[in-house]
Amino acid sequence: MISTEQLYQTLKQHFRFTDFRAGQLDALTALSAGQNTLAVLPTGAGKTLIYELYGVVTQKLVLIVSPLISLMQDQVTALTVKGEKRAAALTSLMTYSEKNWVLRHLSEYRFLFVSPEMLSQDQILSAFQRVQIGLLVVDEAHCISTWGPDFRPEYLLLGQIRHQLGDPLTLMATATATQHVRDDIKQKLQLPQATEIVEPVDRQNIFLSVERFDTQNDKNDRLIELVAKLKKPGVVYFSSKKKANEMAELLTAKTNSKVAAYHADLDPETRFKVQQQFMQDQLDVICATSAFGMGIDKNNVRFVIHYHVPSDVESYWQEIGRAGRDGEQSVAILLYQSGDEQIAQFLSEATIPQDNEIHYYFQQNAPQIAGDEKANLIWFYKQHGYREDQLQAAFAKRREQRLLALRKMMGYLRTTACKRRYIQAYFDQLKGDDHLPKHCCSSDEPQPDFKGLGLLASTADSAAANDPQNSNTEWQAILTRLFNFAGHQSGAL
DNA sequence: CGGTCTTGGTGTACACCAAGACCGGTGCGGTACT
Repeated sequence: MISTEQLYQTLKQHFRFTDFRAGQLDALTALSAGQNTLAVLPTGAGKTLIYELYGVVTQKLVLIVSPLISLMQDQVTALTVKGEKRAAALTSLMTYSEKNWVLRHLSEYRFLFVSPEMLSQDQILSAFQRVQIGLLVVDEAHCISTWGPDFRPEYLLLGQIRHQLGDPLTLMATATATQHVRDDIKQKLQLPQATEIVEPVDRQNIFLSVERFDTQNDKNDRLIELVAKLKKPGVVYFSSKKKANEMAELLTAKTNSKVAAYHADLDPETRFKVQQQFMQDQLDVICATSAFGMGIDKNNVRFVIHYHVPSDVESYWQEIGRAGRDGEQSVAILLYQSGDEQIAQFLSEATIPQDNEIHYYFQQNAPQIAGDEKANLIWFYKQHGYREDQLQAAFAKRREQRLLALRKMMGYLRTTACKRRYIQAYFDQLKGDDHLPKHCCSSDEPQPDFKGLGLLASTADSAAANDPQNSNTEWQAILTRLFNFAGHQSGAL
């Protein structure tokens, strides 16, 4: 049992903060009392501090299950910068000998990051079984629910793995989860009694807007107009890599903004570079697919525009939640053309196998058919004791749930009542009218006053002027040379 | 699903149109290939 004084003392001495953010102390208090905890906290440094502080206070090994290698690397770097040398990520990017070295010295580490796939491997798991784990963290825990069933099934093994690790104290952390998703996470991790710490999800500083279009051309024109006039930086989300590329090109041609595309087809180097440039305000706008987001902690994003309809409200909320982290007025605009929901429907059903596919692959005894995701998925379930009819029933249910989720998303588009209240209700956090911001959503203000909201780009703020590639580096150099030659001081600029 | 592109047949020599194919996101790890 750790006292509240001890927690505050470490917060001050080690982290140099005077106070906890909402939910952090509650989560730490629950963990200190030995309670497994599900923490739903708004994004930011909030969640990492919880397990970091727990590791520092208890001096025990913290094992963090994380969905992305890039996320693990970011965290390890952040810890290393803070002087914590006993942090590492165990990933496929390591050589065989590096991996072995870490596995043989597990007890010397304080923070270890690992993917569910890595942790599912026998040698890795048995290595962890030989050490005592002070805290098991499932970071981005909603992935259990959203990715587990049909995309990254190893997420479904975490409950069993947790038992095999000796039922260590567990923290499940995520930024967005409905009661349904929270129940699902707890059920799949076999921790139905876990303490829930849930902070409100509403973001009052984000104006919510939906616009409808009859043709794609009209939508494109509006996107160009919005990107040209809105205060940057901003993100535009697409459901297609091709469209993200196309529009990045079009926006570059038609606006003064610096725009780049971001999706899974980029080579890792470019992908990293684009992200870095955006983080450092060298890019104004990112045209992204859902690949862009997790682990992005940029506080001055002014707009998030959706060119396509996301397949559920959670995804939408998570994506627009990347706007206005600094608390300043921001805007989320969904550009809808009737029929767009079919892409969403296709995508949310695409990874769910049909009965005939399940039947077909169940006859096969070949484990890995290269590149055939569905074959691998069904093989995974078969290996873990599912019968054909059970699997068909499970996927039928899944399909039904995905369809319902899309219907709720469409409800957000269609509602002529307050969009914010629709979201609040969706997350079971409905509040009174007095809790709505003055400028709330397009149901009240179909033509939002972007100027009044302070969201118009001024000339000085505009992309080209802010672009270090052009003005600060290239132009600055040219002007400096000219003025030096003319005998002026650079101050004259 | 539905828009867009490709293919193939028609009837008559280069264009036209209908039927059919294709597209549409997220990542881990390790193994089998070039």
